[in-house]
Order: sequence, then structure tokens, then C-alpha cells
Amino acid sequence: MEKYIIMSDFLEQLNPVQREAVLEKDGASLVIAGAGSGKTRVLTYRIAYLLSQGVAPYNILALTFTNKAANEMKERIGKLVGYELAHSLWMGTFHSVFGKILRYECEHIGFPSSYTIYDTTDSKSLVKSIVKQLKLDDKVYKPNTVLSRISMAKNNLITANAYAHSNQVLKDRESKIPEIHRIYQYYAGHCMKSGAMDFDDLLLYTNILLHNNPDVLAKYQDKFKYILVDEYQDTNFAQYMIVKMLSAKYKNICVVGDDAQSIYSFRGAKIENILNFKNDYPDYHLFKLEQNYRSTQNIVCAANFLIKKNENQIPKEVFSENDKGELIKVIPAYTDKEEGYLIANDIFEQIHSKGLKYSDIAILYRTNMQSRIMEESLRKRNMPYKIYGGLSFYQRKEIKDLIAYLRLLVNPKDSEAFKRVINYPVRGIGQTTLSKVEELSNTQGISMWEVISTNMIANLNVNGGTQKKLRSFVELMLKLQQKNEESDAYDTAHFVASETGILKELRNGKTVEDRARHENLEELLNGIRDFVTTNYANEGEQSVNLTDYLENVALLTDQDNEKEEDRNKITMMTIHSSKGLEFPQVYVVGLEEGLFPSKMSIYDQHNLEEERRLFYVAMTRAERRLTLSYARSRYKYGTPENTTPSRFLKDLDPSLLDQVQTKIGSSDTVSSNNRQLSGSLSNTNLNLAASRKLRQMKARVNTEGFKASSPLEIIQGANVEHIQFGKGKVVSIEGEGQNKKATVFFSGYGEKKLLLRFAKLRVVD
DNA sequence: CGGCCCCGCGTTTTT
DNA sequence: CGCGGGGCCG
Repeated sequence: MEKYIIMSDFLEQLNPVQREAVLEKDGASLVIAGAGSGKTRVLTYRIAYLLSQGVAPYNILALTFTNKAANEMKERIGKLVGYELAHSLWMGTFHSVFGKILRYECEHIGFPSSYTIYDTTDSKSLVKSIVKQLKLDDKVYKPNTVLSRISMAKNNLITANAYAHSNQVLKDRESKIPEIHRIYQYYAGHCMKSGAMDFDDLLLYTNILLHNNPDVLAKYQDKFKYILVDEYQDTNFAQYMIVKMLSAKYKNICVVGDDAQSIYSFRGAKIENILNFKNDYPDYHLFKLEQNYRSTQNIVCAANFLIKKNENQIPKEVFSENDKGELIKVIPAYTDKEEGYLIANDIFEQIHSKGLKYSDIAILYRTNMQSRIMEESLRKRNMPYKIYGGLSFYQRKEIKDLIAYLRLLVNPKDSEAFKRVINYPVRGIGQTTLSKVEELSNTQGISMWEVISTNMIANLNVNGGTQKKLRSFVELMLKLQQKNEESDAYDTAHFVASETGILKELRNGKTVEDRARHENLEELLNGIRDFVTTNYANEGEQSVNLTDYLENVALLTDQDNEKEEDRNKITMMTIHSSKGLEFPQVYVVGLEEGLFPSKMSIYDQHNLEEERRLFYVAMTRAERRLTLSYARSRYKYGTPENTTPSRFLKDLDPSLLDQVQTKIGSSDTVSSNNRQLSGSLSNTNLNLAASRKLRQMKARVNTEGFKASSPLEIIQGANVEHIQFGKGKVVSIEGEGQNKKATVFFSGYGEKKLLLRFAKLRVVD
């Protein structure tokens, strides 16, 4: 009864379509959720509703796209129904959920339960060594080329053996890379021998497990009576099949997605999965969430206008009932450096005139390399920022080294970990010895660890000194393993760091880098301790072992552990990683041909449409204000290259744009710069220039109608008016002259700290 | 065997 | 421009 009351309470927080989607408990549901339409809300309330109807949490499987999304959803569900229930849900990414299941069921697929997960670096290094082993040309068989072939195959559930007997071999021959199938077979063999899986294997082996073991499949079908999948438009074939198999018995499946936001086809995602849902579940219910609660009307309209240029899509009409809001600002710049300068300027002005927090702002870009210039310009302005992606914490050498030790402890067969630590810290075991070990490992079909830890070592053609060094390494590892048997993950990790001499080496290092590395290592150890304590609290008496930690860490991205001190900072990330997020103000930078859209995509209609969807995703991250920018010249590999504005700018409704003049440089060149843009934008439409002029006049009337008072008149207790926030009262004043700031309370917006140099404030009676 | 230096190459996006 | 790999020297 109590639950029923709570339920009816929160059902009121949903609009009619959302509510229907939540209440349609059984059967198949497809929820097409436009950007900002409350998709997460539907998912969380739906799960809460299932729980309130007596469905057990362990009978619900909810698959998300990122760990972060899963954690946030758990948190929100916890608030609705209590954390105990929420904690027992099966919720996470495909990779983490099925990674766990594979550990339970590993015996069926011939892997140890302590299998390790290879990251991309490990995979690359393995491919390199196989290419060498097969004496193939490494100019032809580049790790990235090979890996993307293998990855595509796995995503389409083509095993190494199947690949070797498929017409892929013919295609590869035509592409002048005929030996891919052999590399793939060796790769799979090496992984098996090392007890290791890469990211794609987690999905591939889950499929193999469920497909080849009807009893296991039946068990999980009965376990997961209700299945929910978020971001369904970005699932690949392997993921699609897992969901299809698991839901086959009860058919209680709810998928949520937006075809307009499908941006992961390079990773094998199939937009068709969402388009074909009706074929798999003919009795499905369709729900279309079309009201956008996130953004202003201008932003929603601009995004709609853009995405309409795509041919391939489910028709829908996303609308907003928020205010019209500001126009979309377009900032042209001569160079990439100037672009950074202008963006930093604009952000500075916005923050101080509107009393925004740094965390209200995001800078989004197409490629990670663009972060560098933005970083420099923000640093010059003394504005705090955080960068996601790029080299993550867990990719740093010192971190990977320690983790490699931990991996090797848990799974001594892990050859990539072995190669990483065998001579780190330096113990005089060089390349020659390592090659010999590797060769014997290959010819004998055993792991490198087994070569040196058994009497196979006698067959190694190395001198007595080297053999002694190898033996002492084995001794060390056995000692560490012993420790691991009797300790939790943190104690073991700390023991490893000191016992191997890693900590000491870094502590004695004199360079600043060494000190930073030492700090990173400390941070990693702290992270492990946190992991141990949180999970200890969750799981009860059993202490948390390394296997648990390693599984977690392998699938972690740096978005997943936000540090406290990073909370109020400007966010910089690629558009891809911004999916699902929202910010009051968004800057999309680098709108240039060949960069965005990427030059890899401009010759193919499908790729181009995906780039456009990517732009759609970028625009719809913004709640209140959206700014676009481009440069006329950009450094590439250290040399400047001329660029032209992105074709996507032409895909925008000109009446929603506010083309700004650059503030630096002579007015002459500025206007010629704008003329170039106008020319390139309006070559097909004569009305563009006219409508822009009209719009600019309107905009001018808007701001000019508002006369700001002199900063001297703004005093504590004064009643003031702000162009955006309306009426407010000055709470306090700090600073003088140029730096005079007022803290103003606006009803509806709360307290804002405004720098009077920028903020337009008018004293009212 | 290890460290240093030079050369060549690359950038789309990530679980 | 920055990273990684290969080659050379101590």
C-alpha cells in the first residue's frame, strides 16, 4: 500500500506518453526518445514501477551505454525505492554485466574464472608480436588495420575459424591483406592461452556461451524476466543477439533510443537494430517522446532544422515549450589559436555577466587533439577546466605497470602483463631473453610464465646468470601470490608496489615527472582502498580480492571517477563522450571541412549522415546557450593549413544564427572574413543575407532597449534588474573598479555573482 | 644489456 | 608537433 502511494506520487511527474511507457509493464516496448525528452526519467521510473509491482530486483536487467549512466540511474532509483532494492538490480554496461556472467560460467567456454581483460594497448602489442612471429610485413599489417578487422568480425559474431572459411578471406585478398585470417586465428589462440579476453571477446564469448549451452541460456532467461536497454540505436550485432536470446522466453523487453543520435557505427553499431525492432517483436508498443525539456526553443529548432537534412530516419517532431532563448552564436576566427582566445573570452564574459559556475560550461570537439589549444587559452585566462578522454589515468605507464603486476598475480598466463613487468623495475632481463621465452612459449603452446616457472626453463638457451635472474623473478611472483592469498586487494597492491621496488624507484627519482608518477601511484592505491572499503560494505563479510578490482578497473573510463576538486570546472570532451550529458552553455568548436565533418566521412553518404547526427548530438547538449566556432587556418602535424567553414553551418537555419564579428584584428579583415562566410553560406539562397540582416536588427533592438546603470550605482540592498534574470536584490558587494562584483538574489534563479564590468544591471525603484 | 637519439608516421570517434 | 620504434654506442 505504501509503495502504491509513492508510485502514484511520482507518476505525476511524468507527461502522458512518458507515463504510458512506464506503465506498459509486460511485452515489448520501443521508446523513441528525442534529445532531452526525459529518457532517463522513463527508464528509472519504469524500473521503480516494476519493483513496486513486486518484480524482484535480481529479475531485472538494465543495460546502459556507460558505467556512469548506470551509476546515476542506480542512484536515482535508490532515491525512489530505497538503496537496498536498487543495489540488487543487474545494471551496467553490456561489457561489465556479461563480463561478470562470463566469470561465473567460464568453465563452459574454456577460460579461467580469473581471466584478464586486455585493453587496446595489450591487443595492439599482441598483434605486433603475431605479425612478427608470422614474419609478415608490419607496414602492411598495421596493428590498427588488423585490429579493426578482427573487431568488426567479432562484433558480427564471426569467430577466427569461421572467418578463415568465409568469403572475408577473398575480400582481404582483394584488399592486399590476405593473411588477416591467420593473424586472427593466432590472436584468438594467444588470448585463449593467456586466459585473456579483449573488449569484443566479452560480447562474442557471451554469445557463444548462450548459444552453445541451452541450460545456461534457460537459466539467464529465467533470471532476467524484465530487460531494459538504453541507447539501443548504438548496439551492435553481438549485443543485439544477446538481448534477443535472453528476452526470447518472456519477451518483456523495453528498448530506448533515438535514431537521430546514432553515432557509433565505427564500432559496429547498427542503426537498423532500432529501425527493425518491429520485425523482431511484432506486438510491440511504440512510444514517442517528443517534448524536449532540456533546451530553449531556438536550440531545439536549430537542431531539428539540421537533422532534417538526413534522409535515413524515423519521422518525429521534437519540440520545446521553454522560452525562445538566445540565438545560436557563430564565432569565426583566423587561426585555431585565435579560436581558443575568442572562446575563452566569451566564456569569461558569460561567467561574469551571468554569475555562472564553471561547471555550467562545456567545450565539445570532434577530435581529442583539439583540446590542447583550448586548454592553453583557458589556462591563460586562469579558468579551471577538466579534460575527459585522451590519455586516461589508467593508461599512464606507472599505473599500467602496477596493474600489470596485479594481473599477473591473478592470472600468471597473462602474457601481455608478463612482458610488461618481466624487466620492470630493471632486473637485467633484456629483449634477447624475452624473445627466447616467447619463442619457447609459442612452440610449446604454453604461457611465458610456465616457461620460466617450470623445468622448461632448462630448454631456454640462456646463460646461468640470466637463468638465476629469471628464477628470482619467479620467487618474487610466488611471494606476491602468497600475499594475495591471505590479503585483500589493497593490502596486496601495496605489498606489490613496495616489494617490487616500484615505489622506491619513483620515490628516489629526482625529476618532477618521477614525483608526479609517485603521486599517481599513491592515487591508484588510494583508489584500490576505496574500492575495497565500498565493496566490503556492500558485499558484507567477504573481503574484496584482486579479481574483483581488476575486472572493475579494466572497464573503467576516467569519466567514471570524478574527483571532488573537479566539480566546478569547465568540461572539455569529444562530442562522442558528451552523449547523454547536458550543460547550460555549450561551445562546439572546430566546425571546419575535413575536421567536422571528418575528412574520412565526406565521400560516403552514410558516414556523412552519421557526422551530421554527431553535430545534432553536440547541439542538443546545450540547455540555454549554444556557441559554434571555426578557424580559417589550423595547425596540423606542426604546420598551418588553410581550412573552410563546415558544410554543417549551411545546414543551419540562418534566422536562428547570430554571426559575430571578431573583436581583434582590423575591421577591414574582419569584415572580409565575414564576407567570405556569407558568400559560402548564401550561395544557394539569396534570402539568407536579407534574413540575417533582419534578425540582426531585431537582436540590436533587444539589447539596446536595456540601459545598464553605472557600476557606481549598484550598492548593497539596491533593487536591480538583469536582462535575463529579471528583478533582484543586491545581497553584497565585493571588489572595486574593474573588479567590482555584486552578489544578487533573483527570484527563480537564486543568487548570482556578477562582475559589473560585464553584467548589464539596472537600478529600479 | 641499457640508455639515448633520431627518424618516421599519424588522428576520427570508444566500451 | 609528439609519440613510439629502431639503431647505435657505452
